[in-house]
Amino acid sequence: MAANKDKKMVEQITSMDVDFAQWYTDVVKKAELADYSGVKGCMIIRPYGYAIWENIQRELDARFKKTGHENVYMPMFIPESLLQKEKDHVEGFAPECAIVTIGGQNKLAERLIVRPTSETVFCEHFKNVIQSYRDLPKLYNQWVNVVRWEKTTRPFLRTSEFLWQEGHTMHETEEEAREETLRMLGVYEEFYLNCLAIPAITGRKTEKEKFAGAEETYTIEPMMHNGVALQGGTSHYFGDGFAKAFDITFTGRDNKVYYPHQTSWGVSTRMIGAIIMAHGDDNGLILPPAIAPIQLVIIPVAQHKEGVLEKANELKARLEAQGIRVKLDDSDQSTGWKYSQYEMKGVPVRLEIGPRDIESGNCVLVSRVSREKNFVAIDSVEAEVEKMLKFVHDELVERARVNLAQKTTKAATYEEFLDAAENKPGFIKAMWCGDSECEDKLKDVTGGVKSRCIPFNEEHIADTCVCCGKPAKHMVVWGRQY
RNA sequence: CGAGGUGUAGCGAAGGUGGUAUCGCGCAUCGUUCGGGACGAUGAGAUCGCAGGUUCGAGUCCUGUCACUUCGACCA
Repeated sequence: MAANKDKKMVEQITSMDVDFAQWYTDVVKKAELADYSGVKGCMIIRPYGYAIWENIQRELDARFKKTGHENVYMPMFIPESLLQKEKDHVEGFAPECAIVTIGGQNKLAERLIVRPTSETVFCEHFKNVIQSYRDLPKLYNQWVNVVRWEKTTRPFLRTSEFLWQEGHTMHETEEEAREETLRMLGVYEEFYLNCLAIPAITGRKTEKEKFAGAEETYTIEPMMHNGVALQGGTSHYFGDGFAKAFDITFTGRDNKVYYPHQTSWGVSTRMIGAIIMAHGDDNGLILPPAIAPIQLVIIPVAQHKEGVLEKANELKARLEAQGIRVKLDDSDQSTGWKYSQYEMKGVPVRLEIGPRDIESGNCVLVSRVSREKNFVAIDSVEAEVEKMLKFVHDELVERARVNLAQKTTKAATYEEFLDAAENKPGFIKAMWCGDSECEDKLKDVTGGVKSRCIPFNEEHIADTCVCCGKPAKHMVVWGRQY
């Protein structure tokens, strides 16, 4: 019986080491996060997965409001002519647009693009509501779906339709807009660390990797367990490029006409993929407590015996009073089944309560990260649970830090770079001359290693570009991405 | 878009040479269990991805098509 224990527990989930991609898909399905739909690349986000998204939304939305932003809703259809107003923008998005050509029974006079992002619609609106410097800044955000016709899709990481938030702001001065761009990247960074338990690298995208139409793109790049990067969120400074293309002007304090300066920033349901791949293990998902739909699950043992369910309910009420998200599973599944079930779903802490515990005045607490049983006094359960939730968060951060550090290699020379790209999955820190041809070449010879960003805290690794040997301008973090 | 793989019950699979579909899990009911995915009994559940074709007869052979998936290319 005991000999089969470990084997049985991993039976339904492919081991990460055997096949990481399959492991990921297994976790998505077994943790009941999402299901495939009848439309390619479109997924059904199931209640448990959506609850994670709701928690993410709640946390982020509070941060957006606190920094002065207002939520709005823009239409999902964009007239084709509108999208075409900014040249770089349309070139960037045209290949992946879904287009509506028929309304009801009639062919439309103008085709409608299903929004891949909403800069253009916001701009059209900004043109109407911005007249004076008194109308600035405009600090808008929306929580919506967008569609990008991706060729290769994967649940959460890359789907044809996905949910996200897109912040769009307009400012009187360049300084103010640049400040906003970095402020929101900072919000993302803080959220990743404190809510998702993911310490991530932040920095600036190279010219080649910038958003279509942006002057600067800043990014947050979390690393997954297997060393692959994920573009975890972006914040763009647009300058007045869109404002000029859309003829958005305002009268300044000196009664002269100016173009406002613009930003946009977004994170998506892709973050759920990041949580899975940054924290999960062979037993399934591990959720950071801050966004876990269930922070603690109570498993009653021998629940038919007198007093067990009563005690379990009492504990549930006490913990809920502390603001903890609790589920009591009193279904008639076996306890062993329940243990496995909630481990697959990544519930941070489990509480077991049975006749023996009630007699001794204890209960059993098990964290999803250590999976060791701890006997704690029922009297002090609130404090012990709080402590364990904090432990899970801290442990996840620590593990992710170690993973990031272990899977980051410095390369001073071309040979070192190739060796790292070939043999050491993860990030490579290396110097760069600033020429996009070197980016192309490195990507080519390594089969996919691209520049992630120029981090804010650059290190000096060498004097010359790792690729061409010309004087280096920046240190770049390189890596493969999802 | 290129190369491969897979579509049979909710899930996973078996179904040489054509003869009317089988198993495991899950599900339902009842009983016994309950501290790491319990056990027994009974039962429900499938127009074999879809559309054509060959044939007396197609899950099986042929043609087309769709979806999913892996790896690449592409992608902010």
